Amino acid sequence: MDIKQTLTKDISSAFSALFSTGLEAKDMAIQPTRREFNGSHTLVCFPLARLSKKGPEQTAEALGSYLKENSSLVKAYNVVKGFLNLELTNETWLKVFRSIISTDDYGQLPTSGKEMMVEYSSPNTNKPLHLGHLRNNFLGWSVAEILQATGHKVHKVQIINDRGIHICKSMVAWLRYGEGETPASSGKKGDKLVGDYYVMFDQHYREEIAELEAGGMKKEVAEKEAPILKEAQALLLKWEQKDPEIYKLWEQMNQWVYAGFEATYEQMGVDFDKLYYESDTYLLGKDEVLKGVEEGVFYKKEDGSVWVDLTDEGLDQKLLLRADGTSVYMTQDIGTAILRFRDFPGISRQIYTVGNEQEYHFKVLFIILEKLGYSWAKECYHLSYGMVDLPSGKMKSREGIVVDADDLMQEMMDTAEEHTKELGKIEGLSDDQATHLYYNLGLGALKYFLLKVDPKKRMLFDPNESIQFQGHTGPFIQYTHARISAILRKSSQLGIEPSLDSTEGLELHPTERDIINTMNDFESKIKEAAESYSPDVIGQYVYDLAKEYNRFYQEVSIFNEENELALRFRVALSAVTARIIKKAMGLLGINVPDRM
RNA sequence: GGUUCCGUAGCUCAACUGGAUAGAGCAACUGCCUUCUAAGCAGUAGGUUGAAGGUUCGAGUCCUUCCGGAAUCACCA
Repeated sequence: MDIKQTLTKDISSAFSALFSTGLEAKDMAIQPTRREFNGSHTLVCFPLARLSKKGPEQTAEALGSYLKENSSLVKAYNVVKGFLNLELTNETWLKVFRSIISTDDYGQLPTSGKEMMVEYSSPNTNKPLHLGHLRNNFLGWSVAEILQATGHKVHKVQIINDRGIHICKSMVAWLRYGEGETPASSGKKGDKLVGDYYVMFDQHYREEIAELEAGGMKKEVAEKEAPILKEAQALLLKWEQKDPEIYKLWEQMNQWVYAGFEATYEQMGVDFDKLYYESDTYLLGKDEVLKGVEEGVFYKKEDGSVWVDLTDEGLDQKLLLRADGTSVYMTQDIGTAILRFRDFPGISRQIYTVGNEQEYHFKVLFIILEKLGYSWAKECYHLSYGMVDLPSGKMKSREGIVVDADDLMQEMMDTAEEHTKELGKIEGLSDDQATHLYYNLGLGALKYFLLKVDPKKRMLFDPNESIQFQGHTGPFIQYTHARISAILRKSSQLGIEPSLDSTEGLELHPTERDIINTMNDFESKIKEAAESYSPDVIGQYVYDLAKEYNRFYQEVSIFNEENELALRFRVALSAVTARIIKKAMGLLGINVPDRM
């Protein structure tokens, strides 16, 4: 049953009975009662005064007294200024709890019939994944899970930016300086190896610019004329012409990167239903752009480059094809979007999980798609999230100021191991179990840290202040689950059934009511998280639930309880709490252990 | 310079979309393990929500101006 809905109905009829005028749900502000007052639900009566033609306090008083007499939910009320605080009956809470416990897979909403696509990750293949990618992957993956929980069919995809000038830079450096190095020959992870050459390219590029400048060339010219850059551009051209040798090298280096990425994804615990490769989609994009030229949507300059004029939309002119005919980022994104809607004609939403530095890009992309006549363009949504900053500012992969994803995950696991051993909690665990636990705790701490913040906001990561395992963290919530698991183990040993066959005369403890109240919010929180694409809503929610459970755990004894009914109820309450924690954390991609 | 976003406790983040005395965690301090896991619980202290105006019963939230910061405006991705 839905408390709020029933309450709304009761208030509405109370209002018309008392003031002989209707009150609609949208005019009612029901909010949680603040901790310092009695009650669980609060009706804000200031806006009602206008309709009741009484003062807010009198209105609240009249409503409260009427509800107490006539609503089956309301046990007591109190009025503080214009706020009507309502206390609900035990039976109401038990009813709510009974309905939750008997709902299979509570937190999974009925199917909506809608189909959506979520893109995330989408790295370039010229450098390894870093902390920013972790936020991206965890966010996109979690949003996909949350959408699934609200009943949508979801496709998780990514576009692998496997072609373009960036990968050519790594290739040039490898050709020049690599001496045939391979992951096998050097023992380096493939993505790391290719990334090293990207950095190397940049170093030599800078050196060449400096040399040219020393020779009297202007900086801007030097930046364009540096031989190593010219080489990279030539390579890109050759690649687009499918030069066999270049193509082979390109495939080779990408394979190294993919192998490296795969290991990283595995560790991150993210997956994809379908991969798109830029090398497969850019030609389609190119065709579309050329078609657009014929239709007069785009225009060609004298040098052969293709542009779109968006000055009518208050934007600029934007390049779609270079003078030498090679594609830019926008070109392939046009192709990719079209291909996706061809592959999945049923999708009603295409979500791009990409950093907010690309807001302009997506604005332009969506306008272009609309100009090209695709009606689904309006279903495209840029899930724009804030950057992860270091104390020194923005991460710069070219300058090596990055937090590497693999390293960070490893550090988290090491820290988890340290903490666990310090606390003496590895007794009775096999090596395998222990390793597994460190993984779950380390990744749990990391994921929770990155997901608990509103995605739209920029966030700070200080590598020197390692991620906590206490307080508002993943491990705190995991710990709560492990605690409950211990209780459930014991209760099953004792043969206690968590049943609710009879709850006659069962008086709930305030902490128990709080827990049920919070449990009752779960599904609306999932909806809220889905509508705003914000896993942090779930993160905050599950933290609150764990916090409330721990309060209960501290104040109320389970196995010393003499009343059989109360004992069984508490075991049941614990079991359901654990279930919700597991489900909610699962939506964030975090595993919860049974012991820790 | 144009556009967009942000500014909340020493630090990292919340605040139910305009509602009560702005909440958590970390750091600091005080209690609580002979009792279901102390990675926990309870408490103390910490704030003129960047500043000034305005809108109204009521503003961290909406409007205006100012200050400070970020992103973007590429034949980069």
